[in-house]
Amino acid sequence: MLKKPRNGNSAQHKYPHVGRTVSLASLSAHLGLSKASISRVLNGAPAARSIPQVTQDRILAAAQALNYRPNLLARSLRRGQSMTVGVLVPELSEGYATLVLAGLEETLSAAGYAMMLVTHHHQEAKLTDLHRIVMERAVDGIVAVDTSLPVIHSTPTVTISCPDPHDGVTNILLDHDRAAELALSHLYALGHRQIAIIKGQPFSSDTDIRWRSIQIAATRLGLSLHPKLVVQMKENLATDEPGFLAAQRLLATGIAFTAIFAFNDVSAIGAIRALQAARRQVPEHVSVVGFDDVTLAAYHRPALTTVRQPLRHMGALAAQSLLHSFTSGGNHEASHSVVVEPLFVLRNSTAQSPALSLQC
Amino acid sequence: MLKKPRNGNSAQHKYPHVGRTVSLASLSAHLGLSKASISRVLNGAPAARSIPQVTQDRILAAAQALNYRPNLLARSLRRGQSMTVGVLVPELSEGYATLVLAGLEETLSAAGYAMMLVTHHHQEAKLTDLHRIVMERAVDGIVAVDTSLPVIHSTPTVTISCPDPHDGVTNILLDHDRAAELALSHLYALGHRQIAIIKGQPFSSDTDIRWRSIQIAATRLGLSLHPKLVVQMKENLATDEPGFLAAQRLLATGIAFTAIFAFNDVSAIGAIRALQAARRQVPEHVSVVGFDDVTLAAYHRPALTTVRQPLRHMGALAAQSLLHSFTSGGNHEASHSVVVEPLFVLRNSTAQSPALSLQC
DNA sequence: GAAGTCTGTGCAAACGTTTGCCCACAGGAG
DNA sequence: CTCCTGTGGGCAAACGTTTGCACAGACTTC
Repeated sequence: MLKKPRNGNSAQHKYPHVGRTVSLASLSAHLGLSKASISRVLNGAPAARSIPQVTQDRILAAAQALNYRPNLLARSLRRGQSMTVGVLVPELSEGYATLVLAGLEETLSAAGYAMMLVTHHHQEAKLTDLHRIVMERAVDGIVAVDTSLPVIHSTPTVTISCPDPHDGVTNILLDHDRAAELALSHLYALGHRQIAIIKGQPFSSDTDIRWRSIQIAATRLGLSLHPKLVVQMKENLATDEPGFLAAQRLLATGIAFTAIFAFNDVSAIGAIRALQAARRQVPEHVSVVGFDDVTLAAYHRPALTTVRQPLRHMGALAAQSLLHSFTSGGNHEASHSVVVEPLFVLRNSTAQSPALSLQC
Repeated sequence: MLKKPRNGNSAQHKYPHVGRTVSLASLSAHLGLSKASISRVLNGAPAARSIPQVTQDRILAAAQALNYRPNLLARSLRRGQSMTVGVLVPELSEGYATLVLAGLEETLSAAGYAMMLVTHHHQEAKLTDLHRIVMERAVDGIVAVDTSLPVIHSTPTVTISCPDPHDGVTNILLDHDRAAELALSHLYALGHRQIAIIKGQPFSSDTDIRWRSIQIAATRLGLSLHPKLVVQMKENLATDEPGFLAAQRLLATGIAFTAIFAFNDVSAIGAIRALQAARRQVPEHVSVVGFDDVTLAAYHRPALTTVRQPLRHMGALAAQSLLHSFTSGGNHEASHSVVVEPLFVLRNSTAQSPALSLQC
């Protein structure tokens, strides 16, 4: 950011043209017109209609020639909107957040908005801190991804996969009931009856709702989930280690199971690693279903059978919703939910239950 | 962003406390002190020393009670610095950009800076456009990742993997000579003599320098690269398709080769897909070396032998360099380069040349 | 000829901070 | 008594825009 030298500053004539910000005032002096007229013309304000074309051309030419750039800080301050939205994200890891961001970015930048990005690593302290930072920067809106917000300010907000929806903020979320049903009924159809579940970490926003959906789907299928075959990941790591450890705990129970439904693709990969280390082949001995369908899933061997979450689309929807609330003047409708549908992706990490062939 | 209702607006007493921005003026009215004193105390300005402790406490308490938040737009406008850096990135895809961003974010946010993120998809028009947008937002600095900048403004800038370094901007880049040597000498030691090369797309900033380094390394090893076994990717896609197509072109030449050195991991994966489709096994028939060591590389089967680029670290270095140039007052030293070292990662996509065993 | 409507433009306030400078007063030194 | 040095704090300008209002002249309408 360039700063025009203070008046008393002698640097002014030492470097006559360096650091010279060209502002409306410069243009005004140069053209002999008022800042007001120039601003109006440059912004195509309605009041500029009464300014003759020749003058308008003169202004535009001068702006071009002097390479005038409006200072968006000043504009934002005056207009009361900054054309910027703050994006809160747990971390910049592979897959999840990245895809959502891509969807957000596309839609927002097409509408002329810029993104201010902050991460909080699921740490409560950082979260309130960063939320404050975003607020102070006077963003026009906030998108919180996979984050449970401590408190909602009056800034328009939309959340993605938020576990505890707040009043007046629209929440984009997956149809978890359908997702669980897709995964479990697939395993059921393959003859699996002893299915283990790897739950997400306590801090992950999808954990609870996904687990509820799994229970519902299991009940509908007449499938009983052995309590000891339901383990939860604890570690706050962006690697496959939590899944690896969870699967090890499953194996340590000594209870037989022929399939695992993992919380996400990365933990599914960790689980497969643990199974292979214990000499159980996937999918021959144990089937594994992942979640999300991040890029990794397709390239892993065995390629992961998984439930795709349309992350990019969810980002785009969030952006649209936010943009809509800008134009519609922030009508505080009650908490609104947008539900998106999952897609089942069949690959090679699932197969017929070995228990089934034994029965034959 | 909240806007205080205009004076003539009757909404003011309709909603007495909603939309009320608490500013220095509010505090001033509330405390009976001037905005100046309040500002000085709140900022711990040196001039605040002469203000008695009891008054200071009163001010701090009031700020707390009324939940005062400084408006960073106003502050930035006045101070001439926005505590924000703009980050230009080709796209938000898996791997490359994400890891760099993570490194940037960590260092910048620790120093109190926020990131403004924009993508340009390697499109020239968008690039100048977005560069302009970033400039207008009065960022204190710019980080351009894998981007060839059309023109440098006076804003402090640091580039990561920039092909054409500009004066006065420090460029963080990989030691490509070393990287090429690591990969090629590994293949050479395994007995490979007919090595095919998949070059990067023309728009990718590392393409040329990497290719030069490969030639140097090949010469040093006494290895001759068959011109027809050097193909270049063209497609602007974030998938493995460009690598797939490139490998198909290699196969179509009919010229024998026992190894491929790919431009990056994703294209290596695409190449492996093409080889397998043509009934050539990896690594038994053909060895493949990737580049970057994105997360994908470790999970792919066969796991990729690759050259790791310390992307996260490069991001952190860029941030540090930028922060340094802020404090040291932007001394325009000549174009400065920071070179980081690659790390060879041996996995399962490379093996002894089949030509070698034939010779035995 | 008076009244109204355009046309073309400028003044100045406002957005919320920060900061250079000034002032008033109290107390001590000379 | 005068001079000087803190102490405690306020005034107002400045950052660069945007915009409500005013205004002067020209032209039309009655």
